[in-house]
Amino acid sequence: MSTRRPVRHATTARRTPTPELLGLVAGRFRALGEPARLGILHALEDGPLSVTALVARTGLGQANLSKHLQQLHSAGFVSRTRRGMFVDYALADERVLHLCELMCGRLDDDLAASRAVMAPQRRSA
Amino acid sequence: MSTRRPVRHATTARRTPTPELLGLVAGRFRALGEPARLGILHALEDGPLSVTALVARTGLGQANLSKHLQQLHSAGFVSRTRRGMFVDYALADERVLHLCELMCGRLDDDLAASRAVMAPQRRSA
DNA sequence: CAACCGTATGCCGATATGGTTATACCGTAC
DNA sequence: GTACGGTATAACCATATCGGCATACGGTTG
Repeated sequence: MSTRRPVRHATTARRTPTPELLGLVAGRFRALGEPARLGILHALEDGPLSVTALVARTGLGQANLSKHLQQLHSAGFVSRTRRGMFVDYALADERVLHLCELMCGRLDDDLAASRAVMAPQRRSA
Repeated sequence: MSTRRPVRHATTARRTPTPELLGLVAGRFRALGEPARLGILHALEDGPLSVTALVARTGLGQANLSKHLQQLHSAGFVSRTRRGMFVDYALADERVLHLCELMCGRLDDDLAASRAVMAPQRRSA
């Protein structure tokens, strides 16, 4: 259960990553590089939801949503479980949230920095 | 200078991120969602490099590389510094490496998992 | 069985993106 | 000043992606 894990992994050696590995990693990042998909992940933070529930929660069209879910699933960010006629999607694990938090941290810093540049001597506005 | 920082930030509140925020975060992830750009970041791990040096290091075309660098710079992942006729690019900070490490960790786990599914009872092949 | 509901998929148009070529920009050196 | 090297930008093409519509698939209910 520990989220404490070594940062260096077996197939992820430090030396010159192969083009295939770069492609795989890039594909993962690209799966997160879409506002709609980030919104889906956010909606799933509170627990699993069916496609219909996600339609209501995110405002996306059903077909569109289904395709985004497919991509998130292929990238390993969400799991799918049949429940009767429904299909529940859930966050595969919490690491994706960690990724988003890190990215948001960067964003905050940059926004603060650009704010400081835009108005170096003003108070807040 | 500390890389130790709280995970929750001012403008990154937990409640229903605005579409603008989702777009900003997605843009950051998308900047990493390209093998060529990941290769550039990897090349910069050992220190700053000029565009010409990066051309040699990555094998990308000069114009193409310049555009990728522009995107990485806009996303805040690299810094640019003029040095005579050259322009040196460098990793803006180490957090981007942390992001890649996290993503590679996920990837490793998933590859191991799929390997286990493909050959549940075989030794290694 | 048929009817129905939830989900996935195929097709389409609009738009975005990556890569190449040619060229403009900006320093430096002569 | 001109000539030249390094970098950025513009124009272009090919391809990928998103979103919507229609429809097919799968499971449930009667």
